[in-house]
Amino acid sequence: MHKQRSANVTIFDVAREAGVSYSTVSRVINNYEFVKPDTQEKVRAAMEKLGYVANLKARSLAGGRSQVIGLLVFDFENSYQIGIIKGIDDEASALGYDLMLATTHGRKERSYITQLTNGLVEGLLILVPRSLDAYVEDLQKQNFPYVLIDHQGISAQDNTVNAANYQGAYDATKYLIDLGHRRIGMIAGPLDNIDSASDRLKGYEAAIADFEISAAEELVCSGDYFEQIGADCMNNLLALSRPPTAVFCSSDLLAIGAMKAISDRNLRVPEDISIVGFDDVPEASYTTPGLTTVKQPLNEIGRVATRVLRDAIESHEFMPQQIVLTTQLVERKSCTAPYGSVFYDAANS
Amino acid sequence: MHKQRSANVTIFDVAREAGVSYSTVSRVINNYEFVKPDTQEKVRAAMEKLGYVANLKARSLAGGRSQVIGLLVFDFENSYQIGIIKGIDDEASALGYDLMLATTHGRKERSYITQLTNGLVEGLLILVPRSLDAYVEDLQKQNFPYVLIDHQGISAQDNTVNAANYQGAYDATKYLIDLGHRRIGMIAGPLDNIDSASDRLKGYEAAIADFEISAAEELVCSGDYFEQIGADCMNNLLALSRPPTAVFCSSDLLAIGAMKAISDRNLRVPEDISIVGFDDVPEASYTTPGLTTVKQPLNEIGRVATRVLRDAIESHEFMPQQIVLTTQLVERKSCTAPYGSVFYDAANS
DNA sequence: GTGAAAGCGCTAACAT
DNA sequence: ATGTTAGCGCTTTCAC
Repeated sequence: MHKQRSANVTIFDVAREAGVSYSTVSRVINNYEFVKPDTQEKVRAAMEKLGYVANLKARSLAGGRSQVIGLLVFDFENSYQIGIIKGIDDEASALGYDLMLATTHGRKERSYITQLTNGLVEGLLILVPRSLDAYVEDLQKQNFPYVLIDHQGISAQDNTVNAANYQGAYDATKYLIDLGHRRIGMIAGPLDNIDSASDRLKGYEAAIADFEISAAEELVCSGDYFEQIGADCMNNLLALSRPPTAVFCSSDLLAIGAMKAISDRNLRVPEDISIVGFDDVPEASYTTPGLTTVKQPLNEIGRVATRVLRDAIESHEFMPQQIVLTTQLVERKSCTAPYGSVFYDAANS
Repeated sequence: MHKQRSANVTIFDVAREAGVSYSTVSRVINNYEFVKPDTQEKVRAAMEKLGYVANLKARSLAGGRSQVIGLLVFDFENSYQIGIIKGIDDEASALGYDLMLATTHGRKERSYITQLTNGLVEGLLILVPRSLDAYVEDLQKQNFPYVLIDHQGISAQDNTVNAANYQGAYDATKYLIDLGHRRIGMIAGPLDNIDSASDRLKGYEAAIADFEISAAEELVCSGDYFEQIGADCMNNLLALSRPPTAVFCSSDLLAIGAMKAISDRNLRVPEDISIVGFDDVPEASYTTPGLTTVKQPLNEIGRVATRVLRDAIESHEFMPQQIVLTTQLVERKSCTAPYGSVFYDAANS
């Protein structure tokens, strides 16, 4: 059965114990400077003795700080998000903030967000890799602090932090070109509504153009970021009269799907087809062969975003920031020169 | 710069708009029964028109419900936790609760927990796979609703939800025995402080005993649940004068590490050594060969735990519950009969 | 049925 | 340097 919870000790109890008024107690809690050291001492002793712990709700209701930030995520399906969340969690904790986790769940987000911003939370980290909903405009109008992660934003007023999607894709493509590949496909991800995917495609296209490699529309395939699409796209590519000898995939999951499709056809990675992924999620090192991929600094993205949000919350002359973090090519075993590929002649004909 | 946030619309604004007192508004918000339908209508219209959203802090300060539950996790290192968290998130959302995410970060947990329980949160889900800290006793003394996930608890007062660790391990071991293995090793995980690990070991030992297989202390190796230990333990097992022909690993990560160690020695899974894991995290299907493993119903664990917590919070005649969810062996490609193994003769000598 | 009034625990002027 | 007072937005008696 539900028994009564023991009564909480309040600021008032502490005040009586210490023999001061409760506003004095509030002052020492908030490190107000002009409190006599003895008094502070007495108050702290009383707090210690009674096991006082502040009531956050009351505190922030009264106009103080709640020290909690909201983290809005779309879902937990994609493990690259986990890396970012971990970074956020670490940094928030280091900065003295708590985290309120909000998953969109496709519900009526707007009033839900309002609820959060309307009290519980001092700022919002938004990790929703798709087109932004109307609530972001609300936030902007209200000057409510927020930062967009893995999203370009809708205006220069937005705080954003992204990986260098364009450059990372460019580097990956150039890496394949340097290896000797001249016919390079791309499995491009969700081009319709996700910035990162189109930026990566642009990087690929730029490298293709810069090095005067033959481009072809048939070499680019798109869909979402997940494994199944990776396999489907790879099958399309393989069905071409001149299949590519290398494929750059816009995510690791896409790459994993592609590798499965290749091995299902009894072809080999990297001998017949070289594969490069994007993200460097943990799964990338479990594949056979290990996946060469463009590493996003997932953890760092989370940490930086959290710091930006903190600044937006706490600083009075804060200017919006758009931050881009560099990526890095991680070489594992999924790429090699094309000369031994069954597709090599066809590719060069 | 930091502009003023626009003022929130309060219950008071709604009252004026609707031409009623604000206590009436509160009544319709809380679905109090004796409010005239017309009045309700007027109030709802006003709320709609003004875009009113309740202020959770104020509401719960005043004695109402906050509808948020806390989720205490140790860290995000292990992806089996992600599956559980996802289940929690889904169910909480379905039940109308929000989630406050708290990572322990090894900080002074006790006062931190107090802070949560002391206001923000109506109940606590605890996913801390190690020895419980003193705060759990505090919770119990205070009759604060909580449920322990993946932990046996310290008394019959605890609510717990666990996978069938003992039975799952027994089944896995029996599966290996049925395949013909007679010398089966175990990489047992963190035996010192984690219930799940010792339960799995007991399941393994029971199967070994039931089928009168030769047991040997040298065949059991322990450490933590992670990949490196898996590799280290496997190397120890391989260095034995009579290595096992099959190894049951207490986690998938351990199994993945073990498989790496095996392939580093140019031995083959499953031909030379069969491997079974535990958890069925996503990584288990990315390995080559695919990992045969004991599937924990991760999602379901999270969902069930959330429902138990809800009951503990909302029901007045709630009795503590200890729930065990069944596991299931997922066959992939990492096991076979031992007869082709280089260790087969040695194992049977 | 509905309004008035008293807090919930705290912060932030305003006094002194 | 510290006490007094008025809320923050809401729920909940207690009246009428």
